[in-house]
Amino acid sequence: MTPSGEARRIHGDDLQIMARVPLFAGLTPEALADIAGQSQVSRVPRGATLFRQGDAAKVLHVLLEGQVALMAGVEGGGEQTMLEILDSGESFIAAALLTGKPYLMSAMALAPCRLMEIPRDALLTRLRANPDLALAMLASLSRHFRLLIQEVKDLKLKSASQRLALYLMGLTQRRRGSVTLRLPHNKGLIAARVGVRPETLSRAFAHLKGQGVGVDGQMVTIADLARLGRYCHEGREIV
Amino acid sequence: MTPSGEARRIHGDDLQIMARVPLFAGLTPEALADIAGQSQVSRVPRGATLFRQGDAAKVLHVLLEGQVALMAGVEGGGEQTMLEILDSGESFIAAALLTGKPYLMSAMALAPCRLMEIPRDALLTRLRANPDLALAMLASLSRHFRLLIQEVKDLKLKSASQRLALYLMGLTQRRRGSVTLRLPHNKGLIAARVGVRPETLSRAFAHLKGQGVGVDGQMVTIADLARLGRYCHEGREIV
DNA sequence: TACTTCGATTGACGGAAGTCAAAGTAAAGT
DNA sequence: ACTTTACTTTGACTTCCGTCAATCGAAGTA
Repeated sequence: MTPSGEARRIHGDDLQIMARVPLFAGLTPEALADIAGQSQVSRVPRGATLFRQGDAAKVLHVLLEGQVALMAGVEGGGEQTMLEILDSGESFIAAALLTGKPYLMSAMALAPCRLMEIPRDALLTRLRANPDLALAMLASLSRHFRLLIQEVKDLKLKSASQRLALYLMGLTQRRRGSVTLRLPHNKGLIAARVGVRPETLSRAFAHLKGQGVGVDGQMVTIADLARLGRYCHEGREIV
Repeated sequence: MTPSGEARRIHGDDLQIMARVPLFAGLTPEALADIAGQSQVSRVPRGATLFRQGDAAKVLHVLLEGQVALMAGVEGGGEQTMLEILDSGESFIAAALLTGKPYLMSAMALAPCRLMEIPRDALLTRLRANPDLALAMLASLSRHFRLLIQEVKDLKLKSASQRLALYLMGLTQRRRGSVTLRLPHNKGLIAARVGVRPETLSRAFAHLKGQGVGVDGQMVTIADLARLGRYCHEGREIV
């Protein structure tokens, strides 16, 4: 803890968080402080929109605290899908920033959030100067890329119930035995995440009863994780 | 043309191609030659598999000549989707290479190909040493990332006919008036690309007749590109 | 307690796309 | 030319999921 006033102390905590963000992994404390010095920290309430699909990307957001959903939809209509949920300590995806093109998604705060905003120019300058940062960003982008590839594959090749099962398995580290876990969102959001309507989610949960999945409100019990994992990777025919 | 033997002349041509690959955009001729010097050039016949989903990524492929499909499927079964088609002068996606994890897709040569293979270590070394290369790779990855985002959105929000229309519009630069174009693949491959079965593709083509799209073998005529574009962006209800 | 509201579930129905099977067509080999 | 093969289309049927509507329950409010 630095011998300083309130504003700096908060900044010190933020550096702690930054250091754990994969995007900044391996950076020296000086490099972290340098970037932080160029950035602003802002707070937004639950439900706020950080940016909208079509906006120009001017800053890279880093989620210090809170939770954000990345949504996309057809321009006119209300039809929307959720593409990703970001949690504390994750950076937003820099693709729009790096291509200089408008966002393809909108970002909505699912909880009160504290965000670091790194200006585009500052980031690009430091990417050029600091190979470690560039490599870390390549790694981060690659990781998200692979998540997205997996998402496309799942959308094309798996049923709604299988995608739900995959989502549930993603909520725990364990791969065997049984678990009880709490759903991190209401079911409407989970439905959007899985890529189905809320009604279909209900039916998918009912369907998964046959695979040892029980639901009671927010609580979900999985009797046999290994079995559910097998179910996820079955071809479509064997339901 | 350099005053040299056969092997070197081919290499000189390859440098020309490399210079046009987006991934290497802006690199100095020296940097290009440096990378080329570390790499091998290989040829594969049509139908060959370059790597399989699950393989470890040891080299970055750059497609000097030919065409490659990136496919993914469920492990056991034969169900497959195509995620992307790469053409001459495009680099493969470095995500697997950079994360050090196995490929999520398989690569199949759709035509006889000539490929440059850049070893992983050589690439990583140069990424660290050359910020321009790192930035170019970030840009390339970002571009592919955004294509993929768009793909997820289309899969979730558009009908099969709309996705086919989008695919057709992607085959031409023009956005208005009428065009006649030749399909670059057989319809089975196009079906996989659009994300439907061949039977459904036939029906989607039949459906698009109502939007001024005519098909005769490999030749497709679009009477009014602007109209087809509007059709692509309609909400689902207005079909 | 009663009332409203929102989220979640259930049922009935329809439509889009997959599946299976067959026929038609084009391309390639002999 | 004829056969063989692969590709494409068409038809009948099924399945999954979305839509619409009604119901139910929980949380908050008057």
